[in-house]
Amino acid sequence: MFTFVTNKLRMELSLKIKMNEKLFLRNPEESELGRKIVEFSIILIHRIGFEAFTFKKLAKEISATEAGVYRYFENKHRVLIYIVEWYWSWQEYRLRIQINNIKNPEIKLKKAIRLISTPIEEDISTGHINENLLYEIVMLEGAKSFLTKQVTEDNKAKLFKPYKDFCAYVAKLILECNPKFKYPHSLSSTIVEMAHSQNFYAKHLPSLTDFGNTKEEPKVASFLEDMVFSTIKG
Amino acid sequence: MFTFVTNKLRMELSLKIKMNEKLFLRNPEESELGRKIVEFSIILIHRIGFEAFTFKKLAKEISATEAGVYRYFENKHRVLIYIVEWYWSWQEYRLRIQINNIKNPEIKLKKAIRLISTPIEEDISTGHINENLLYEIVMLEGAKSFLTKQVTEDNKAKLFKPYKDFCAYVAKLILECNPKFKYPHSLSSTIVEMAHSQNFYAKHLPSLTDFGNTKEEPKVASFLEDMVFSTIKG
DNA sequence: TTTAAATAGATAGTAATACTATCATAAAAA
DNA sequence: TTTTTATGATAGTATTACTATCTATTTAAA
Repeated sequence: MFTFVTNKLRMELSLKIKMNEKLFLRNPEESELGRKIVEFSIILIHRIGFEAFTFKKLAKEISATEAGVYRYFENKHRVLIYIVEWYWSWQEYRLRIQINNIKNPEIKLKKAIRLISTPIEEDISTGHINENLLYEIVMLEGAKSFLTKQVTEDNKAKLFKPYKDFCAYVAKLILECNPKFKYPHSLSSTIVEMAHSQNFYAKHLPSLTDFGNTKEEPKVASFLEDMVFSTIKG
Repeated sequence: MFTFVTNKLRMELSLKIKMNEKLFLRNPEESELGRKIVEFSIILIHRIGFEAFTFKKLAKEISATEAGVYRYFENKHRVLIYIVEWYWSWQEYRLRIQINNIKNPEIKLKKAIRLISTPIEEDISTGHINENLLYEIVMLEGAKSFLTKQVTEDNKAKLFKPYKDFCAYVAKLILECNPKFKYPHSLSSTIVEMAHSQNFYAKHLPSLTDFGNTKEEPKVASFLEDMVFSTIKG
């Protein structure tokens, strides 16, 4: 699922995430053009939004041809699923590292909540993928990957596996805290979705939240923590 | 905000909801063509999904011209906001009726949760609008009304007022139950969003929930109730 | 009652989108 | 060295997302 690749020139370790092959026509990780398509899809979707994003604009951005992009991805919706699901694989990987060696299930769950509800501010960049931009894309466009008429079909093709795996992992952490809790999966998907939604609201529809824009005010993580631990304790 | 109109022929009372004038170019409530546009937008979006929905297809469906539809709405995104916000006005109206005369704040909040998390099964139809289809549209397409790059602009034009008012009303009910609760708005938007999302997951991505498809199994409402009352009690 | 205004239909047209197809060339693998 | 594979270059099509114009009809005002 996760592999490490050493960059020969700079001797950095870079993370390689194996993506579902049904997501693409040609694996974008295996060529310069493919990597550029992913890299600049993220930049361009972040800049102009998914609706305005087209393969023609992307091709122009990377000095390639539209036909060239179509050789990698069937359509822009597949690109969206690709990058969003990459994000969830990456987050699961980060989470597993963070809670490695921790025994206390409550601390583990808290770390999980912090991880997904804290917008990425430091300049992280795994290879060609900019995770800072990716966080904002998941916030604004993430839900569009499954809110479609083809959701059942896409789900059968296992396109959402990383997202569902992430939620299942959090559900497991919830059950570790209280094995008798009745709704681990629903609570898990609630916090995973709300981590991003509440940050989106805070930024764009602040009256839907209790968070100000200043750094001192209560954070999404605190709200979700309170909610989760009250709920699982009953 | 809400007015009643008597249909002269059938002597039924039908609800008229006053919509923000910035949402349309010509008020669709004031003409036969306008009402047909709204009625069949709901039917068509429900049938083929918002992405595939076009004004040309809509015009064909109602034997009108594409140009005719453009005289009412700037674009299909405005139509989506129109019907989704109509839904929230309608739900606030239903909620106010349902909890009218009830004193106990917890019962009021429970009624609110039931209202939004129970898919509409009975054959309700206010005038030309089919609320059963509308519930499903809000579930699948609702979030797309604000998950755009223009969210700030649209919000300034008060296009999302009914949605925000509904959430504010639920937040008030939460505060009535516990005036000291720290996150009434975030909890409110969480349950309002999750009421629809969890029903969507149950239908299309069941592993994200703990609900089966059978009628006997636990319901979204029960999960949200447990979560809300645990949370506000701390 | 005449006149003017508003509404809708019919039709045409345009730029952009979302693709598919073909051919040539360069680079990499057999 | 031959063959495969990847990319570029170019063209073309149906659909989308509009805008514009002209006419017929209905409604409201003078």
